[in-house]
Amino acid sequence: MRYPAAETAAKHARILEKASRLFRERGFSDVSVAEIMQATGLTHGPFYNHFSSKEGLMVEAVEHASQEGLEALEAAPRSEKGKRDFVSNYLSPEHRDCPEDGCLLAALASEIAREPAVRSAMTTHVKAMVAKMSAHFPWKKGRSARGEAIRMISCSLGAMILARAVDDEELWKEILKEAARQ
Amino acid sequence: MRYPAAETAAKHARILEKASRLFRERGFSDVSVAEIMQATGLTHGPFYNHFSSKEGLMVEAVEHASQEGLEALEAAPRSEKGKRDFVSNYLSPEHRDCPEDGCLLAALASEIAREPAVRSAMTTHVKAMVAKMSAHFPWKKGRSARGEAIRMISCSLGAMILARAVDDEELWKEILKEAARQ
DNA sequence: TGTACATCAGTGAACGCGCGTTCACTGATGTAC
DNA sequence: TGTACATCAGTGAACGCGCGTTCACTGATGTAC
Repeated sequence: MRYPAAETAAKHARILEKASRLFRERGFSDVSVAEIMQATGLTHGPFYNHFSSKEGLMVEAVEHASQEGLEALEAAPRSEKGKRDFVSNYLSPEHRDCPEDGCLLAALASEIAREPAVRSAMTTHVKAMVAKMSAHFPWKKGRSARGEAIRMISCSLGAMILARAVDDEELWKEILKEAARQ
Repeated sequence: MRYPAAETAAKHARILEKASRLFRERGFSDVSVAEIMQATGLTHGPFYNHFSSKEGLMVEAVEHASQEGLEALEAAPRSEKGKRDFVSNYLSPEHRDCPEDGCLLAALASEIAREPAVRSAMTTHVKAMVAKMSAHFPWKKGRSARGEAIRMISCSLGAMILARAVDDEELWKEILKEAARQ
């Protein structure tokens, strides 16, 4: 049956929202199109009214999560304390335990690298993130702001992935704490 | 037909070797049991003579790669230069482009975190790696060696994952270079 | 040493299953007159 | 404003496919006598 035009756009956004969370929680390949559609309250058929393929959805989900990530950065105070809080929020136990609400790259790292279309969207995101972060926060004089931002992102991302790859609470808390110390 | 006893152990090792490389190259879920067995020159049937399940193979593959990684660390000179070379070897363009020969965690990060049995094997590996690395290389006085080792591992791991998530050569070379500078 | 038989790794067809994707059909909404 | 019809998002059965896993069978090797 035909639906009001406004609902279609809202549904598209809801599919993206649910997909983006499910993908981060369980990975691209372990979440089926049918499951995503069911989570938005539909059957799997009309998926192809919204997206050309599962890969197409993956790309849009990356762009969606990218937008969220950049907005979170914009919202952080442009100060030394703002920077420290941004990092320690990223390296929090809550972020470790809830990948579905957090950093897409930390949650889907290895799968992103293998899917060319997704990797292309991620490239755009990383470029934006490095550029915005190096302009947003204050950095030590004498070193390039880009270099400092890249090191901060690498260290935080690596620590989160390491912390999630480990099931010993004492160890993962140590990892998050030491990485935040930098 | 029955085969000489020595061949059985050799085949087990060869399956592990091939699986470990294929998993790093394309991920746990994108590599089938049949494909692994074909790569070792067998049909998929006898897989279950060697392993109880695909998950069992994944665990053994992690342990196999762990051993390799720890041996590489042991082989590094116990000096400041040895440490720098170890890191810059990890952060080399060759390592970025050949995940199948390299760090298992960088290649399979997100999938490892989601498979409890695999994560348990990885926990053992990370504990060993942190302990050996903090004892192996010289570290700045006044800071805990464990903390320094954890930061070095996090930063290198994060940079490699970031570099692989990006398809722009200039950008990923910048990421590897800046991460090595720390 | 020679023979008869048990062993068991390898073979390859088959299993049930869930996947991404397609498609004929439905029927409330929007539009033309 | 009222009526007739075209639109198109949603439905749900169906498709081909590849997966992990099982299993009856094969036959060279190892072993008992």
